[in-house]
Amino acid sequence: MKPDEIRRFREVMRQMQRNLGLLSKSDAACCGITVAQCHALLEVGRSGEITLFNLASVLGLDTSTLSRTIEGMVRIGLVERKVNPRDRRYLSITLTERGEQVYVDINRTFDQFYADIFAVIPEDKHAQIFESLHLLSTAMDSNIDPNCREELINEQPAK
Amino acid sequence: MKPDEIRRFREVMRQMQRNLGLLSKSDAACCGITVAQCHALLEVGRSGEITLFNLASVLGLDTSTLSRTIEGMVRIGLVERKVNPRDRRYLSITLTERGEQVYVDINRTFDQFYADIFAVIPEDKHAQIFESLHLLSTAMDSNIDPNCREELINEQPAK
DNA sequence: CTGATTAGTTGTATAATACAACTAATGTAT
DNA sequence: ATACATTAGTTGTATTATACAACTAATCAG
Repeated sequence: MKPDEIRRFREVMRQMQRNLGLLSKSDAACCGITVAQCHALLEVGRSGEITLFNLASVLGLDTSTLSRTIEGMVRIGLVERKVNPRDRRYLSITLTERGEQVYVDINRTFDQFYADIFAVIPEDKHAQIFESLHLLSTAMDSNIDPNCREELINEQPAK
Repeated sequence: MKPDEIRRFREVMRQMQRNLGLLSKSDAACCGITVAQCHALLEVGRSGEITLFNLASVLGLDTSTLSRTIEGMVRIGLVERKVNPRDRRYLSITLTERGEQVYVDINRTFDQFYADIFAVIPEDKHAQIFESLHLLSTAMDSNIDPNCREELINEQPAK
């Protein structure tokens, strides 16, 4: 791996990250919900039923953040939130009928997005791309750990 | 591309997007700056000199957002902001010495991150991954509303 | 010269987020 | 079984990131 290859690769990843952000944003906007709600919705839909704590874990967010996101979704009628009678600490979060509708809709849009993308890529590359992303994603998962060196900047006297 | 393949692919992309977000965050935190500052810093460093307007275009952000981000960076001594005497509407944004230091440092960290990732991937897959990501990124670019990109950038020496 | 365009700033609003302090429920150990 | 610990979730508070609209100042075009 040569340095300039890494740089080019970083550039591609950065661009892709930006594109993925735009995708979420426009998809959510299309359905009249926020990006955070969109992500939560997809996860609740996928699980069928999930606790707030688990949802926060899956999304990598604090429970306080999720609590408020879900509050908003309850208010606009996307999900239902009820206490689990077996252990009254847990919430059971599920999609309402309307939530289900939006879920299906967003899923369709995302699927279409990727279908469109692969439509403009030669078919004989598809398997390779699939494998590559899988390798990359797996490698990343095992490499993410925030070990900091806290030296560089703290507070610079404003000139 | 079969529906369930697309779903799995989406899942991988989502995970990667999350990992990339974490990466930016921990890198920025390590250097005592915010994520927005980190991205701006990388872009200013890459260009050497850039106007606020062009920087906003490259990053896909509103100039008001960038104006405040740069304000913060000036305050902590990362960049310098001076009026272009040839056209006094333009700012010329450049790295300070300290900004240069942090720029080099962040670049090193990002490079290392990707080097580490590729280190755990069989070498004979590297070229394939490069090609795949390139294909994917290009396909995405042409599928995303090409609202804010290259055509707005007129005058900067690179690197 | 006047009106239009352009770069940047400021006012305001909102989304997304974390951390800390809290409540309520449940588990555990003496 | 009582007291302490742990867990799920909420609320208070603060910060970051962001956009849009209204504005100023500079420059361009007719």
